[in-house]
Amino acid sequence: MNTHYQLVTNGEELRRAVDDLSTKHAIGLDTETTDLDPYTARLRLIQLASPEGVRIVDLHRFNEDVKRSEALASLRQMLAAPRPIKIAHNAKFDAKFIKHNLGVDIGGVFDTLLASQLVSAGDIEQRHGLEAIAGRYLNEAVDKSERLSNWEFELSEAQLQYAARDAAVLIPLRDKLIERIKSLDLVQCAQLEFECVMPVVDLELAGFYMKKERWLEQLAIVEKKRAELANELQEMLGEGVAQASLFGPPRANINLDSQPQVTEALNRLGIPLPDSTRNWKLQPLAAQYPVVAKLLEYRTMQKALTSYGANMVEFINPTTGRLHADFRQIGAPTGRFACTNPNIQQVPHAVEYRRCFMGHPEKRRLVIADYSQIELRILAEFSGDQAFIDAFNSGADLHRVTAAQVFNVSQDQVTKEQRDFAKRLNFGVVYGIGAQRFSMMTGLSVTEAEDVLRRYFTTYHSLDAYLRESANRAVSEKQARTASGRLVRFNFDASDRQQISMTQRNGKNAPIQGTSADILKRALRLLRDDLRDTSAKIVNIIHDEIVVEVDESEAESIAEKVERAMCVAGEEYLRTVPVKVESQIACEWAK
DNA sequence: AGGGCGAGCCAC
DNA sequence: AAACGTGGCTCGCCCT
Repeated sequence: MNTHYQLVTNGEELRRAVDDLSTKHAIGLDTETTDLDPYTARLRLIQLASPEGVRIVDLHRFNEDVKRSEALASLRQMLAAPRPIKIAHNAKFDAKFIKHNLGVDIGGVFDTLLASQLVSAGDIEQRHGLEAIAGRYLNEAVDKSERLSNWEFELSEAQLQYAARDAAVLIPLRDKLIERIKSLDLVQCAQLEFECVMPVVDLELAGFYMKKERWLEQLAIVEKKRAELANELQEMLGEGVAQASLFGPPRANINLDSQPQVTEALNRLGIPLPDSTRNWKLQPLAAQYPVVAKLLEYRTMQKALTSYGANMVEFINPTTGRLHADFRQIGAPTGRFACTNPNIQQVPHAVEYRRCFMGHPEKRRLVIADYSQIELRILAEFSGDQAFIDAFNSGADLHRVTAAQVFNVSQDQVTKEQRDFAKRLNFGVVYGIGAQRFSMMTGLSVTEAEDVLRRYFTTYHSLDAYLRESANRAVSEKQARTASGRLVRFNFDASDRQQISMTQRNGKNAPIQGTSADILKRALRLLRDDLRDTSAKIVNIIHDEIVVEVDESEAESIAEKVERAMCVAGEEYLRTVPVKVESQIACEWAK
């Protein structure tokens, strides 16, 4: 099927196109670029679709045109305005290129990717490419074969057809998605997601500065340590092996990263192995067998080296010198973000790693703000449990209060061990923990663990009732909702008891985790206004934490703004429980 | 050679 | 009897 399009190659044509498009309620927006990174690739085409047809703006074709700057100004104005609504598939991508090349934010975003993900409600089986959802909602085939073609030079008719079609299909697609969003009662949640697109664009364009030299220094230390450990380990595992060489001690000469080979070597030494060589299973043996302790130490180094090693440096952008990670806005079914290339949501807490992440230039500071126990506060709100709510309202330390109840002592008698115990208990409950797992985690017998949980839920009685109801509803309704109305569906085999219990745990956890994601996204939206015209840039988000880079002179005032916006966002969803945000100003991302 | 998968481990 | 949720990354291993 052919799509009607007009190629826009000069300022006058662009001005006329923008005049016409500005009268529409919603337009399709797509871009074609020479590659994926806005800092190194070039923006070639901007396609703008109305129901009447598609305008393809070829930015390479009217560079010298005298009307160019005037026409581009009107294009910018239209893109920035809330109307017409700009419909794009993965709007983040197009908005990044447009912001970097034209210096303008996209106003009034409708993202068909996010909409489709919301409608599917976390079904990871579903595909959400434009091709897939056009097929699903419109019964139309969209040929993506030109997507990766060369957009540098003279464009073929097939390329222009493809470009036009991609933009045109967005208009009927939005109509179908709106129907589904309304019938599933997802309007508020969709709004939340769409308003989060530009903050994520800014986050990715800003990037996070990682001091390369410092990272490499740290790496060299770990590498040396790892090599030593590997050597010692080969010797220790090699005892009992026939001497391979006339010189030096016998060596195992095995791949230390291979489970089967390590298992075999440990067996040869007569060590009674558990059913796996997982660290936590080996841990109890470490005190008795030095070789096991050595193995665990080696693994720590190996992990540090491979997951947080030289590969990290490869991600530093040659143009900006910073890490521009890829944030997937709906990364998890619960609505949480996921992050890749690299995943800067999982940088180890150890100060050696965190201190490599800094403001840049080095006069800049980091404002590190995180929600205090946000998931437990959400649980308190949802359950309406008075003891839980009181603990938060009184400003008391919840883990201490819990410990006092569980161990039947007064709050000031609670020891550090008891508080840590209560902390693990509180967090376990959020995830729907059972006595079995809890006993394994704490070293208690199952009977003792059951007893502790019983006492816990006697103290927080409504919490028990709420969690049971959540679990049951997940099974009976096969879905759950977060505070923004986000839908999470559960697909499970009702004849499989393991799947049922998993659904029960998911039913307890998903609304809590998902509401936490709602709150963070709302905070990002609020911060977009509050940080405008300041030196502040959000450089990382980690589920309940926001890291902002800012000029030193503004650090204090920005820290206050960030705290306030995060609290306001939280309190939009939590009415009976106070929201607490803790922030600090630092040169490095270490606390 | 390269994809898929599970184990292991990092974050929240 | 009951195995705490969400991700990503890297590795070895197995398959085609």
